[in-house]
Amino acid sequence: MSSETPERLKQAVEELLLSKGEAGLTLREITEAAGANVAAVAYHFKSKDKLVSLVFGEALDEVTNLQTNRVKALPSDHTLRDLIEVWLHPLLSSSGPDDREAKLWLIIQRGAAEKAPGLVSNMMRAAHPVEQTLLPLLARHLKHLSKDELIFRHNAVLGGLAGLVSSPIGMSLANGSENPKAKELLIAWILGGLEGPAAL
Amino acid sequence: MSSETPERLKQAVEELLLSKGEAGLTLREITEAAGANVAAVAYHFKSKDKLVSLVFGEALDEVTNLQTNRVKALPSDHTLRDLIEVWLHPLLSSSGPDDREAKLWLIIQRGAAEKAPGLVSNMMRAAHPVEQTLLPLLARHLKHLSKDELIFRHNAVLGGLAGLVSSPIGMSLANGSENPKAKELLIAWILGGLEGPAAL
DNA sequence: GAATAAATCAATCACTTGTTTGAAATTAAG
DNA sequence: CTTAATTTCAAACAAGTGATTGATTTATTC
Repeated sequence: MSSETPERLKQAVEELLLSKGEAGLTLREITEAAGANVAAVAYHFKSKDKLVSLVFGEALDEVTNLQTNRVKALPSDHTLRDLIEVWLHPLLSSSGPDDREAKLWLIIQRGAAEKAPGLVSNMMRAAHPVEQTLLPLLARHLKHLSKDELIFRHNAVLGGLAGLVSSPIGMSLANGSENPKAKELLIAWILGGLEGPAAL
Repeated sequence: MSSETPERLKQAVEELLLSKGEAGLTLREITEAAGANVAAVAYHFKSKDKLVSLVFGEALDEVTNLQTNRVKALPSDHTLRDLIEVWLHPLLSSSGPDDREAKLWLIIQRGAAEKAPGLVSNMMRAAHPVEQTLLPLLARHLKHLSKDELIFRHNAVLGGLAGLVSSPIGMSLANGSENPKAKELLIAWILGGLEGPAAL
C-alpha cells in the first residue's frame, strides 16, 4: 500500500494557507500538522515550494472546473444575477467554512492578495478556461460595454473580491450561513458595478 | 548635530515596502539600502517591527490628513464624482509614481492586502477621521441606501481598491500619467457600484 | 521467510533571521 | 584641549529556515 503521507501533507498545507497565508508557512509547521517527519516533504515533493505550488495549482483547477461546469449548465435565458451567483457560488453559498470549494476559494483569493509565487505561477493557465466561458456570457448581459471595459470590470470584480475577502466583510461572508444579508449586499454591489453606465 | 540615519532608515523602509511589501522585508536589506549598520535600527527604533509600524503609521496619518482636507474643501454643491475623485486622488492623479501621496497610498493598500501587522495596528486609529468626514457626504449622494448598506459599499470600494492595486490594472494606474483611460474606467466602475439599486 | 524496495526518522547541514555586545569613532560641552 | 555624550561599527549571538544524510523501520515481491 502506498503511503498516505503526501495526502496528509497537502491537506496540512491547505489548512495552513487558509489560516496564515503563504508568507510564514514553515516546513516544520506543515510536517507537524501532518504528523510527518520534516524529511517527508523533500522525499515526496522534492521541496517545500514545489509542494505549495502543487496545492495552489490543484486548488485552482478544482475551483475553475466547478465554476465552468456551473456556468455551462445555466439555461440560455438566465439573468445576469444568475450568472454572478453561479460564478461566485463558493463565496455566496450558505454552506459555511466546511464547504471544500469555499475553502479553496479563500485560499486562492488570499494567495492572490499576497501575490504568493506558488499561486501566481499557476494563475494564467487556470484562469483561462473560466474567462473563456464566462466573458462571452457576461458580454451578452452587458451590451453597453466595449470589450475593453468589459474585461476591466471583470478584473475589477475579481480584484474587488480579493480585497474584500481579507476584510471583515469577507470574513463574515466566509463564515456563511448566518449572514444571507451580506450575500445580498455583495451581489447588489457587484451588479451595480457591472451594470453601471460605461465610461467610454 | 543629530543623526540623519533614522530618516534614511525610514525612507529605505518606504521604498522596500513599495517594491516588496512587508513580508520578506529583512533588516539587512533595510540597513543596506539606507547605508547604515545593522545595529542602527535597534539603536534608533528599538526593533525592526517598531520601525516598520512607525513608517506605516506615519504614512496613514499623512494620507488621511490630505484626504480629509480635500474632502472638507469641496464646495457644498459637489457631485458624487467630485467626491470620489478627491477621495481617491492619489490613485487617480496623473502625477505618477514620483508623487509622494501616491507612493504612500500604494504602500498602505499593499499592506492592507497582505494584512501587514504593522499596518493593521495603526489602521483603526487612522481610518476614523476619514470615515467621520467621508461617510456623511457619501450619504448625501446615496439616499437610496440604508446606513448599513452605505457602510458596506464604502468598505467594498476600499477592499476593492486593495485588491485592484495589486493587480495589473492597479499597476497601470499607479504608473499614472500615460493612462487617463484607466482612470475613467475605474471611476465609472466605482460610481456604478455605489449608485446601483439597494439590496435591502 | 528471505530479499528487495519504499518510507520514515533523528541528527545535522549551511544559511538567514532579528538582536546584542563592547569597542571605536564622532560630535558636543565645559 | 579634555571630558562626556552620542552615534557607528564589526563581530558574534541564539533561534529559526529549508534541505540532506545515512541508518532504521515498514511494506512489497518473489
